[in-house]
Amino acid sequence: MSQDGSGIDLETSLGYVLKEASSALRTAMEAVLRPLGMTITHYSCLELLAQRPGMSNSALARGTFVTRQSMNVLLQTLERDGYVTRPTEAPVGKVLPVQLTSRGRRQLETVSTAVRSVEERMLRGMSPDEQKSTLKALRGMVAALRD
Amino acid sequence: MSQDGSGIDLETSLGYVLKEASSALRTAMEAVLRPLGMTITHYSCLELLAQRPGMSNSALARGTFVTRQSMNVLLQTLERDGYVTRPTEAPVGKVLPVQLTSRGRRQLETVSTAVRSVEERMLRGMSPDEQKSTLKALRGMVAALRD
DNA sequence: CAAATGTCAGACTAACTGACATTC
DNA sequence: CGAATGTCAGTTGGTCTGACATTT
Repeated sequence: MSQDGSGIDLETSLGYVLKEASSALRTAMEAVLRPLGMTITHYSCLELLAQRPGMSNSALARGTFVTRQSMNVLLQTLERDGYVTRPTEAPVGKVLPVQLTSRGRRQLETVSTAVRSVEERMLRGMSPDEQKSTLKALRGMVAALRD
Repeated sequence: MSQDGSGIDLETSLGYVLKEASSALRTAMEAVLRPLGMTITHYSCLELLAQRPGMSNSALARGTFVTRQSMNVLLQTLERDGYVTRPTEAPVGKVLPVQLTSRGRRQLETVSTAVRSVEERMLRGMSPDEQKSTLKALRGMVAALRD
């Protein structure tokens, strides 16, 4: 596992397993997204827009847990790349509803496939039962940490 | 859950659960570490040193999956804060063995407790069986993603 | 020499905070 | 008015690559 022949039993340290799992996941996802020119936040944003077309910048920011300023920058790059569109004028108030373009939908398709490959790698070597409990565990974790 | 009353069933998208789990974990850990003036990489570094005193900069870099340049910067701050020490001259070759100070050990203790609190929050509301399978799942994930 | 190490320097990226105008 | 929104601007923090000297 490690080049210098460690074989440390850090697996016994529960907190450490947490950290490892989190960064292994993140690293793996970043690795498959980078060649597609996207970050995890890009992906989150496209996914949210697919589920709820017309979300505003601020709403997307809340949904992906970044500031509205950061989301604004992100939307500008997505717009530049032709993945989303925003009206030049607000139909009502200041809110500019964001829409996926067909190019954006195709990109999301591609990106989702890439993310799914990470999932497959993660689940490979587990029995169907183990897979089921892993996914259940992930959902439980997310729910428990979101309070 | 969300301020604008979404209640999106993104849980159905498997890839999205992955992303959520990863960032929820990371965010939660960062949140408890920040008040202690530490990042996740700081924590990893201290933990590694506790398990294997005298590791070199380059070895620590490999163990935490960053470059040796990045680890060097990190060690400088840990040294400035009195958590680790390095000899001014290499006892052999260029390798400077890093050691936790007693202050460093105390800090690790504090930090570990904080990380454990995240774990408790994550597992709260699960049955002992579910907890067991969650931790097993995490270990399986890490192992599967590290190829 | 080839490989590994420590370290300085510069660059980049993705997020942040601050500030302001606009709209309901 | 107060709250939310969009956006411009500047800043920070963590990491990276490049380069060089040192040592086995």
